[in-house]
Amino acid sequence: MTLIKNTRPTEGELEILQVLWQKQTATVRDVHEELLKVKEAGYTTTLKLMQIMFEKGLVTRDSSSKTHIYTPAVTKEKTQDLFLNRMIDSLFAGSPAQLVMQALGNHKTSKEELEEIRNYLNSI
Amino acid sequence: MTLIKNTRPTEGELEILQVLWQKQTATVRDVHEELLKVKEAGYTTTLKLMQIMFEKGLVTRDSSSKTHIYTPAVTKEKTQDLFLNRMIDSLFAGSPAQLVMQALGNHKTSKEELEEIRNYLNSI
DNA sequence: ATTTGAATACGAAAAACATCGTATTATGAC
DNA sequence: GTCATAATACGATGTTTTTCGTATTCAAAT
Repeated sequence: MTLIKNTRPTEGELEILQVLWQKQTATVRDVHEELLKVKEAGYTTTLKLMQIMFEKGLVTRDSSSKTHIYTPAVTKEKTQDLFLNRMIDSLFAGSPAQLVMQALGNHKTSKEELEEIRNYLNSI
Repeated sequence: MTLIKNTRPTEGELEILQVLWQKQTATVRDVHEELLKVKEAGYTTTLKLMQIMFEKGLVTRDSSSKTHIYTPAVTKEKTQDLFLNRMIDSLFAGSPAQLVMQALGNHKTSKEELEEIRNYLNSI
């Protein structure tokens, strides 16, 4: 029986997850190349990080061929929730509504987006 | 001359800020006692953290008497924005609306709160 | 004035993360 | 088969954050 520590992805791990969520499937090199568009990093740094993520269960990999193929093992939605919950707890007195209003208030959101949210609200 | 790095409060610093935001003014002991309700911690740990926060400019303190009196130097709102922005960038493709909908979707929000948000939306 | 208790200052260890260099191994081209 | 290339494994180092022990200082009580 494996004990799954509910590990929060770190900063660096999140960056990698984003790439994986987008591509669904990728090699270390794929991910690394994507990261390079956004920041400096050595190849082995990315590799090491992905190995650690594998150990933590954040990704799975097919190692049947030399070049391993990685896929995310956590969904974007679950991860978003993880961080949202943490943030709501630690910064918004446990109230999602407060977070929502603060988010709407300070980031100029377009009319279209506001409309979208309104619709969404009505659908609940 | 002190260079002010725009330091994001760390996890531990956030916990302390929360207490300070609530109390507005507090000694290390006050904060520490509050923290104990929520987690284990040694007194000097809290002290050290608050000293570091002072150096970083996250809090100010009145050290005219032996027992220093601390106050937050960053507002809750600014800090919320800091984290919201970071999160929107790193997990919600830069779209506040996505964050909002995800937050509404997965945390059951009460009718009253939904109504409040609706009103807020209309006021924009 | 002395003692005692609580507060600060400071340094250093421990833990978590990030980064990278080097060694090894597999695979495809020749 | 040999060689060159690219991938993985692994260990070491550096940084940041957390934690705590110890020394020092101040002030109140006696």
